[in-house]
Amino acid sequence: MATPTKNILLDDQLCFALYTASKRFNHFYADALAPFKLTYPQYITLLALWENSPMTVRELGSHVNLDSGTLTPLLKRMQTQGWVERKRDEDDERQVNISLSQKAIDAKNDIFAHVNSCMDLLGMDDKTYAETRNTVNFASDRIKNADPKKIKYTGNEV
Amino acid sequence: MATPTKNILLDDQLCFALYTASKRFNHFYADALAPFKLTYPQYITLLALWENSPMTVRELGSHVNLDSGTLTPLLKRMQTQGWVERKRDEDDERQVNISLSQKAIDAKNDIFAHVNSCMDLLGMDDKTYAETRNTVNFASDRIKNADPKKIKYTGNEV
DNA sequence: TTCTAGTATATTGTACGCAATTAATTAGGC
DNA sequence: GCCTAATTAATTGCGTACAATATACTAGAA
Repeated sequence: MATPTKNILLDDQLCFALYTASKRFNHFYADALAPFKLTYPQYITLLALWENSPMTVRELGSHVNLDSGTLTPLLKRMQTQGWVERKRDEDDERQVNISLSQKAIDAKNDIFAHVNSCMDLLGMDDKTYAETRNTVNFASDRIKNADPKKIKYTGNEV
Repeated sequence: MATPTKNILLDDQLCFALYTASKRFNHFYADALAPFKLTYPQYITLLALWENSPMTVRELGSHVNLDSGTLTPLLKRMQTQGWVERKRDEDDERQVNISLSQKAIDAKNDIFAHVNSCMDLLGMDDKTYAETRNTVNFASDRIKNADPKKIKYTGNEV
């Protein structure tokens, strides 16, 4: 008799817990950022730029973990809304420099204050919040370093 | 002088940790499920159906946390690939019953075996895995129950 | 200098994810 | 039985995500 295969239940899966939590946070931020007409990926793009502006699309992408296929249209929308400016580099015309607009610089404090108020609703103290984040990041590193392409599929063809 | 606003750094954010981990898991499963030509949302749909089939679109959506706007086209693709069958209910024609195809029933064991092999790459023992999942689910519940719409924005207009 | 390999961004195509709307159907009150 | 409210999917529109490809440009080798 063959070795019995370990069962997989949806609600036991770490991936599903992360997938669900991430979507819920997205929804949370959709409401929290509504006064500013920002989406969550747009917000983290601003977070990265508030820490360091200007950046090239590539540098920005390495911070938020998004490639040009996502960032190019996203940044164009943000440019239309007046959050960022896009300027092709004069020395190296392959690069596009993304910088904060005055509107984004001015709004930073109001956005931080409002988002912080919303975050208070979570009812997580700083220690719990940090521990949760560290736990997630620990798992995240493990996932990042695992490469399922190494596992050859030996079952029946589908 | 106004109260200084607490700073928000991208890499300190729990939301960003979850967002990143979720995307990495998506990539992980894209590779793990490649032999079966399944995407991650299609996989969790199968997981739900393996536990309970048939289900209406609504029931299925309540398990995987997706609405008809996502599920209808996803299920049509899965029907085309031969994973599921879609049949409008005879008693209540508003409902569509989704059931596993024979192919999906037959492939279950091979998929579980291969996914389990890939999961071993994470190098997380059962206890660590469960604790991590529980931590994520704890935060997930907090996020679910927080409603930022309750917080009135009092800053400057954007 | 000219060729070539490499780099940076943009584009294309496919698949989600979800709010809002529509269409079809059912069920409850009278 | 008839009207209305509620329910269930499907559709539409917009915004991600990302692999694969295309395009433009740079820099180094011969």
